[in-house]
Amino acid sequence: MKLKNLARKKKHYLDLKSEILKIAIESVACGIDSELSFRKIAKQLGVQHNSVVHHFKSKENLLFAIATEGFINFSQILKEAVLKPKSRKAQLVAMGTAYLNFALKNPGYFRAMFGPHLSQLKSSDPELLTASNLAYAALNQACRHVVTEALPKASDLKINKLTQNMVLQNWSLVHGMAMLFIDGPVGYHFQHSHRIYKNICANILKNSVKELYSSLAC
Amino acid sequence: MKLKNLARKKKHYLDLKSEILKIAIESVACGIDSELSFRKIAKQLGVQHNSVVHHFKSKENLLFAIATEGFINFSQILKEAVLKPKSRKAQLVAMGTAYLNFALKNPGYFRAMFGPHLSQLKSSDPELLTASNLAYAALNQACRHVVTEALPKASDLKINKLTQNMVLQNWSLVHGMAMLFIDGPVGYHFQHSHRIYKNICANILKNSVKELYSSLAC
DNA sequence: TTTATTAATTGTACACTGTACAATTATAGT
DNA sequence: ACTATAATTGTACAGTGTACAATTAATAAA
Repeated sequence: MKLKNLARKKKHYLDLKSEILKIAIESVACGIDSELSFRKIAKQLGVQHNSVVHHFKSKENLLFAIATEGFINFSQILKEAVLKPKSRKAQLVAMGTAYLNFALKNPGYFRAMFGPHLSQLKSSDPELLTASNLAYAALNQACRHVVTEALPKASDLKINKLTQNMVLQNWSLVHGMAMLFIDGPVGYHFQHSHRIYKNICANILKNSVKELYSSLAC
Repeated sequence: MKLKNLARKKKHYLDLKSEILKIAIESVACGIDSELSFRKIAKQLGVQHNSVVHHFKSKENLLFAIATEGFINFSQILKEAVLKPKSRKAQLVAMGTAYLNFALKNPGYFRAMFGPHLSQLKSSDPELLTASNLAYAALNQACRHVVTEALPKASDLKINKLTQNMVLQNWSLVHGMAMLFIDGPVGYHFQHSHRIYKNICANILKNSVKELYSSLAC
């Protein structure tokens, strides 16, 4: 009887919170129409709107929760992308293409993760912060591997600096490719399909990494 | 007397519309708190809120107007950046740094110009479209100059393709740098000031253009 | 088991928002 | 001067997020 009560409560609590998040993510992921609201979610779940407010105290927090979920998936994908290729360069390229693929496939997630004013407020949500750090760590590690492979005898300080530069360059390149296609006018100026766009970007990324690598050797 | 009436009307009409836009831009440009609303603008101007609605029929249109204004300034800056340097490569680099400078200096403009769902709807606002095309044309031309300088004998088709690739690479790189700093977690991971960040980015951009140029020669 | 505490849900209210439409006022052209 | 047109106002409506007390369900303690 106690177990039953416990189960019922657990069901209520967990289900509602996770179902709210689930709906919110679905509603946001589809893209275009991101006018998600507490009240609509509540209506969709057949509960009072205050109920959903209760679990995510503010709308900001709900967005943070979406972004956190996004970063967790994202970092997982980035880590997996590295597993197949053997060379460090190829790993970095694979990670970049995975980055782009994720963005094109989940523009809603991506906007929630990198949307305006998110980074400034991130420090107020430790879960989001750690999730975001997971993704960053993956990228940083991949770049560090490339650098240490190219310059095995370099000092830590030099490696750190070169790694940081490499992170910034690759991250910017891929992030820009993603953002310009998702929200930017690239889809208008280059009238490519996702597939073709991804191919073009993959080539650019590959060349960029290659040239960056060879410039390290100097 | 007629002139007076005309002046008075002109004053009313032009002043209100442009002052609304001015306030909206100021309100958005400062960044962080972009919760601009018709009613707040109206209160700030001492008019009824319906009055400001009248000039920009919907909030979307107001955002379009802001973005249009942004693209006009932006394209002007990009074009001016090209004037000083003599070499084609240096011109492209200068344009890239101007791009980044603009973004860091006017994050609000930048968000309005490249914000979510803007490109999909842009076709409904011809003014915004042409303003945006001005900026794109500037970047495209700079890249084309670099390509034709490197490969003077290439066919138009090849030049077009190479130009497009170059546009995409440079645009993505610079756009990513801008976005990651404005809204992304770069400000968190790399704790640099604007000045230092811009220096680092300038170096990356310079190297990227250089390498891209030398790879064209092959 | 009964009771007390705590968490989840509801009810109600408030201050906002954008949008719509009729009424009013000021301006422009004839 | 008169009329047609544009700018402004007044009022209303359906949403929104947030806040707080009231109510209900679930847990822990007696």
